[in-house]
Amino acid sequence: MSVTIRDVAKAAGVSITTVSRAFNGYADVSLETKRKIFAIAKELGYQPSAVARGLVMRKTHTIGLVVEDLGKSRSGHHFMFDILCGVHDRASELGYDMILFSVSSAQQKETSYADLCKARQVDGAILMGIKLDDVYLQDILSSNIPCVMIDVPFVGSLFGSVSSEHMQGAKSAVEHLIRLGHRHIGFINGHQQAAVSQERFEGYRQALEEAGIPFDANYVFYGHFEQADGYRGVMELEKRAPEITAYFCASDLMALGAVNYLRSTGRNVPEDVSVVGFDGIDIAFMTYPSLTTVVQNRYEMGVQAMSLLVGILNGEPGRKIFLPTYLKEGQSSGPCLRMTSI
Amino acid sequence: MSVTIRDVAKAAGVSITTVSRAFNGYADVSLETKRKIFAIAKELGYQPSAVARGLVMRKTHTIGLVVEDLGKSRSGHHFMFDILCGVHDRASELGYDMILFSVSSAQQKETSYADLCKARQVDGAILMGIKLDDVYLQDILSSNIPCVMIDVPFVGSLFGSVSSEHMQGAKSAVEHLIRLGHRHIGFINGHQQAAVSQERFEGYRQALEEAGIPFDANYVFYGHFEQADGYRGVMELEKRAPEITAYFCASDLMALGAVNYLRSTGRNVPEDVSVVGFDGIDIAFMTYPSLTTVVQNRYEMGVQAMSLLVGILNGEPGRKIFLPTYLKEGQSSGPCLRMTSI
DNA sequence: CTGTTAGCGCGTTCAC
DNA sequence: GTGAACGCGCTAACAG
Repeated sequence: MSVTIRDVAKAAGVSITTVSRAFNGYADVSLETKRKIFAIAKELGYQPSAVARGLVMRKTHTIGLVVEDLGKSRSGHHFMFDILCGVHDRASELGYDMILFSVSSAQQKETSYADLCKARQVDGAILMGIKLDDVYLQDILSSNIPCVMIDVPFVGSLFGSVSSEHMQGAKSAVEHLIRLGHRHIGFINGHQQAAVSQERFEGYRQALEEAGIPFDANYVFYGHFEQADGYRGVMELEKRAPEITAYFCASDLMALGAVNYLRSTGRNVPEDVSVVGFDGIDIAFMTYPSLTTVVQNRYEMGVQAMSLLVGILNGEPGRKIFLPTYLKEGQSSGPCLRMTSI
Repeated sequence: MSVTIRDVAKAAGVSITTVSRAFNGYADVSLETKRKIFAIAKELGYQPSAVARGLVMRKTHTIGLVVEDLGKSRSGHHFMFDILCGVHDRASELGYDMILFSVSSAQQKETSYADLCKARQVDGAILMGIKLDDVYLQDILSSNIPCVMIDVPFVGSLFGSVSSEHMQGAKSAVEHLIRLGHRHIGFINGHQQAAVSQERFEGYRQALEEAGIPFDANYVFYGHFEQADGYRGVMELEKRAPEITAYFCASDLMALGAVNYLRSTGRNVPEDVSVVGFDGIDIAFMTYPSLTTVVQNRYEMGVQAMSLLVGILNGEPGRKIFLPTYLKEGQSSGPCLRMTSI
């Protein structure tokens, strides 16, 4: 059906080998024949088969982008798509194609990521949204498939990671609230199976400590990064600690949920209560009030991840890359106006 | 390096063929040997190479998802990712892998979509975000690669399309505004290289006509679906026709831009001016005021597109699929309170 | 039920 | 400069 290297060779009156050499840019083909070959190839609409090439070269020039569960995890959408774009753009710059894997719940999750990658013979993989306690995490790490993980800071000769500076980011957010006069700051964190949650927690803790504010475990709520968790989080923390005047949320979606809850119960943000988010997704700047949030450069994370991966593919050792975050002040945080008993 | 079918055969003391047959579920392998083969295969961590299989079968069980320009078109992100998820989920249900193509501006766009597909030997492709006047559109349609287009209603034996009922959707939005008493309704449309823009325009026109409201070309502005276009759109239309009391926007982002502009100039939505969007992206329901908008089921579009594609791959003829939209009433539209001179 | 043979389309020795 | 031969990992006839 499709035109192969043989068709081109025949039409050009040369051997297969010569066509191959011409296409792979070898110097030892006369300019004459080279031109004839290309002309004929274009005329016939010949495209070298990446499949056949992959078989013989044992390199497919394909990377796998592995995602926890594309379909379900709505919370991650805004976050992951930007990373995906970054990975893809950089990949195509480097001549790689990208194939998307996600172990959806539909496929009873019986095939591991490593198997998917092996079957497809990808040269390497980038993983994101994988939980720390994922069954197959170990599997892929021990499978000697070169890979880069997003937000899971492991390293090895064949794997590296890319992550934002979550601790710094969280710290700067809390410091911002402290500067505004808040001393009772609630923290609506993500679930504990995410490495980022632990790091952000540490940032929260340190900011408090350095300001001489005692840490209170009752001020911390664990959600799943979704809007509803922000809503429930504030509801819950208010019961536990009504003196709280500001909330730091580990995702913008949760921050939006927090704002919604506060508003629905008659409070104004930021006059009565301040809210700060994390991520810097588009939505954060389109709502009213716009969110004060810790912005992560997600696209760049994707780019870096891909760059790191090809580095590893070229023999460089894996490493951890950390990308800076910055605090973008919006309308959702303001001075603490409530008198507290401290 | 990686373990091949030969390793398994050797270890199991059978021929390569037998292993192949066992893995492909042929009945004519004794249960005994079959079990032995699987045991050894698992032990060795054997995964059949999709590459080698693709070469001989001339089917890769891979589809290409082709996107105009992933990196750039921020406007499409909210829209496209949901479709992508739908495509992917359905694809993996059907045993297909998905590889993502986008002709980024970085790659001087010298390779056509068709070439990308040919090179990778994808069985079929799904295209989205492609403009009607795209240079390579013809190319892929005439390349006998089975494909399904999103929102470009072409059909043929090897290609089909999936699209929302844009005309109906637009019509229902405008009818909604008319019911609220508006008679001067501005229309901020998308660019004319999108088929959807033409259909939505038709819906707008029909709704007016059926209500006996004369159509005025001055009431229509063409943007690019982005927030900024909504902003500029209202600014422009107000100059042309200050009597307008409601805007129908061909995307939620533009609707948000419209709301922003109105607010920034001291008007209240919907008290002073009503705004209706299109798409039903998440953001639409998180802002204040939440948008009244025409909701498209984007995930389902992806699912349908993939289902249609495998249909075509199995010999069924291509066809057009239209998915219904529905009007979701939010807070951005309200009764017309302004007296007009008509 | 199982093994043998022959390719799938291409890159790579090694000759000429 | 160019071609013939071999093999990448696998499936599909065709024997037994």
